Amino acid sequence: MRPADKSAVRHLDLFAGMSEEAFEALFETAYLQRFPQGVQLIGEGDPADFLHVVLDGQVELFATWNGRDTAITVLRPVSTFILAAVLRDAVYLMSARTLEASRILMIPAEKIRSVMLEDAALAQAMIRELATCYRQTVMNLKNQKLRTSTERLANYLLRLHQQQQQESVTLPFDKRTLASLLGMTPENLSRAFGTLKPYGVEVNGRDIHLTRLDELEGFAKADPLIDVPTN
Amino acid sequence: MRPADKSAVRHLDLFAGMSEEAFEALFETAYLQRFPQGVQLIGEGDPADFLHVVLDGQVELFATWNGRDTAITVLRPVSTFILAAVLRDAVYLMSARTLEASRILMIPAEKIRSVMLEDAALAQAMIRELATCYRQTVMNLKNQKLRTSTERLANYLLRLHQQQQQESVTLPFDKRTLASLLGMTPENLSRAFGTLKPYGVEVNGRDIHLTRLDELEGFAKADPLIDVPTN
DNA sequence: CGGTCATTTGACGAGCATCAACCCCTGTGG
DNA sequence: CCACAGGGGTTGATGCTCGTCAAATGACCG
Repeated sequence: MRPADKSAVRHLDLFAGMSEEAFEALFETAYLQRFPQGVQLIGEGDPADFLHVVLDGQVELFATWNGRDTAITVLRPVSTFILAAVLRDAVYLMSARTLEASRILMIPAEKIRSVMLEDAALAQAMIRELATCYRQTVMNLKNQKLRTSTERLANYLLRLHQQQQQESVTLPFDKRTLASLLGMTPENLSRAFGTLKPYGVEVNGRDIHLTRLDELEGFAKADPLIDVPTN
Repeated sequence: MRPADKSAVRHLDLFAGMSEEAFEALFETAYLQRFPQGVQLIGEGDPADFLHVVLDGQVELFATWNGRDTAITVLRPVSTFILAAVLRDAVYLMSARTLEASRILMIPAEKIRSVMLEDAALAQAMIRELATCYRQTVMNLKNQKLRTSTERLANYLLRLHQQQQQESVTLPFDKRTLASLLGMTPENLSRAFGTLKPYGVEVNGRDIHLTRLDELEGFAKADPLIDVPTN
């Protein structure tokens, strides 16, 4: 690992509070690796050998059952993934693949668990991270159970708009992935965009113009207890 | 709090490893309270003032949006609820109500946060608890996104059977609540039971006979990465 | 016996998936 | 330079899944 990378990692929320010794112990066995687009990093059911941290790029977490699959979330820098499996020394509940070329930091699971017992600051950071992931998943579940697919799309677009702070928002990945994330088929996503046209949603490939924001907001009924602030 | 109760609480996974002083500090301000059936304990959006622990009875966590509501999970003794909100000093994402008369232990959130900083064993127990809740919610989400309602019902019945270890299983709450938990309407639940009749599911009020277990299993396609072991 | 409530049943329509065809853009190879 | 193949996206036709509304049934309780 290059010094610049190491310094960046050192200042991540998750590791910033650690003692120097604990940090060194954790990182003498860590890998920093580049992956091209479309690589599967981990698979559902595999034992959790490494804690992964996305430093650059985009990673999709997805799950499979009976031939179907669905995206659970998409991670952007800087986020860890599947901390819970690492901490519980269990198997992964989700698979991960890169959506674009990415740099991933990999820390041996065993090392995480042992250092966490020694370093209280790391333990506290883990608690914060876990609690955040947990809450986001609850919001995700509420989104799925309480809203129709078109309502989910409308709220997704509004969140995107809030982050990007422009009149024209750009989808961060292809519509296929977006459909899966929102829990619908690509065909249905197309039609949902059509349904939102009267609310000022104009689609141009990945660029979406939101004229008439207020009307869209009226339709979407955004709720801070469902719509995740991050991502 | 009576001595017997205090001893029971002392031996919960969450508190068993704590030092005597830390435990005392935590409990000098805790309440143990009885609630009748049908009482709303906390509401979505309220600030998290107390960590709640179900010692007896049954508590439903549910969420609301735009006039609709849905059950997220049902807690049985002994479980905490909404630890994440307490730890993050945030608002609750879910509401809670008793499904039957219940005894609930309430610990001031501020106390939890401060003691957790001092007592490493408590911090570690929190990490385990949070990781478990997080993983259960991910499974819940996969269940919703990857399965039809009838598939969810079939798998639910098989899990009940596994826990109760009898030919005839008993639903732990009314069908209305079950329908909400499984993400469907009561009417639809009725029909789903009908659909499962050819697979040996015979309904008699809350008692369900599962003749032809193998056929039901063939339909359900249970998966340890979706079907939560507990509850 | 009458009332209330949970559950069931039927009829209907909305939401959504599936399959197939088509469009458009891009990259490839003759 | 053009023909062609491939992939992402859209559109249309069709039917299953599921929610909604209304009414009936049945069980329990006062």
